[in-house]
Amino acid sequence: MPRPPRYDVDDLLDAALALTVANTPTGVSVAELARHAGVPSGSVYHRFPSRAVLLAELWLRTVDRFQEGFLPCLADRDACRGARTAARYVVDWSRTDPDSARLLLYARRDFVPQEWPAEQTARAAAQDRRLRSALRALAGRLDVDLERLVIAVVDLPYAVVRRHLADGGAIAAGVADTVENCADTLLRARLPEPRR
Amino acid sequence: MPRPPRYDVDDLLDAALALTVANTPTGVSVAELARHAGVPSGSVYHRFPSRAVLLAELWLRTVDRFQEGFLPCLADRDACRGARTAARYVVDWSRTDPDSARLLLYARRDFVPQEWPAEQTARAAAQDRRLRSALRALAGRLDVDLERLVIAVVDLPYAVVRRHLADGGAIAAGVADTVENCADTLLRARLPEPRR
DNA sequence: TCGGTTCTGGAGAGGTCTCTCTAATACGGA
DNA sequence: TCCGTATTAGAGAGACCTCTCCAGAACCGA
Repeated sequence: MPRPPRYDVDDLLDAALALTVANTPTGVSVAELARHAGVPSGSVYHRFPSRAVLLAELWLRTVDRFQEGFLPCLADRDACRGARTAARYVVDWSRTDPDSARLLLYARRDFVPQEWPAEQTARAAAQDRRLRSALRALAGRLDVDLERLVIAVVDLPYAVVRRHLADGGAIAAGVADTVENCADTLLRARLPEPRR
Repeated sequence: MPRPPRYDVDDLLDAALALTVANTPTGVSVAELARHAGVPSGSVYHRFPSRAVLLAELWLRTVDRFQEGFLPCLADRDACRGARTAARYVVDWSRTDPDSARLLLYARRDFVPQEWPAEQTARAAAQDRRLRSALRALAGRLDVDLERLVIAVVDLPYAVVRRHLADGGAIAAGVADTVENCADTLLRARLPEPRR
């Protein structure tokens, strides 16, 4: 029986994403967001109690969307293939949705987490736990050092994506191959070679 | 014969660095900086025509300081050793000066470069050129793909440092060894192995 | 000792932002 | 049809910020 909502929460978050990418996370003001989305500021505050909660929601939504495809890669029955596709996935996902990728290139710190309510802080912690436990499990199955695995399937793809997106450009088609190949190389070479 | 300055430009930049690390680059206000450094805001504006120029200077100074040690590594007579020490250097430098490292974990985009004056924009471009040409030269000497080299000595160490500094923590002692070993592995494996 | 120059110190104009508040509005169910 | 509720729409209080401005302070050379 209530009046139905006229604006969609996801639309607001999409506008916030666009503004974050055009500026910086904390550079997004509710006033500007409202103008940009054609929504009165009152309606924004009707959905989000504060700017911090809005930014938090944007961060959490983006991480969820990324993990939705990334975690299944790590859980592949064939552990070796899982690591390779996971590394690829980082690049492919970023290529498909460069704006979201640009957002993940920031850190949670940049979204003023000290102002988040407990509920959102807890969700972020759960996301971290999910990721860490998936990585630990895969490292066990591969019988590889956890640090080494994280470097191969997270750090390295992340940094490559970062460099390619840095100057507003897109990610070229061959990048995923390069990244997969590097990850593969790192995971095959188990024994540290004696230096010099 | 003029009145000698009472405050030092570098001290102001140091304070700006501390605030940037505690918040975000654009989160640093001149008002807060002045309070934090015990300097009247007029004296800040006597040195920097605007907040944007101050932030630009902080970015440029930090990049210069990093390159000062990094570029010589790349230029090592022994190309192979050069690549290894360069990768190490990223980690060691970040370990020695975590605050500056945290600043470099941002991108230039986060320092509002569209508001920089031409002179500072030019300096940033020169920094980019210096780095790129050093990397190209080393790639040639190693007879290795440039992209591969960048991944080994820039992207990978960068991302590892990022992860270790993420939650306000420090970088453990062994990280440089791990990174050097990974870089070495990537550069030795020249031929892409057939997949699967 | 004095003059010229650079720097300090702080007040405040003008702008933007966050968030609050309230009257009006639109809908579903009885 | 009418009521109750969720939502809209926008004005505005209060805080903070950037940058300007200028009188006075501090120093050096002559």
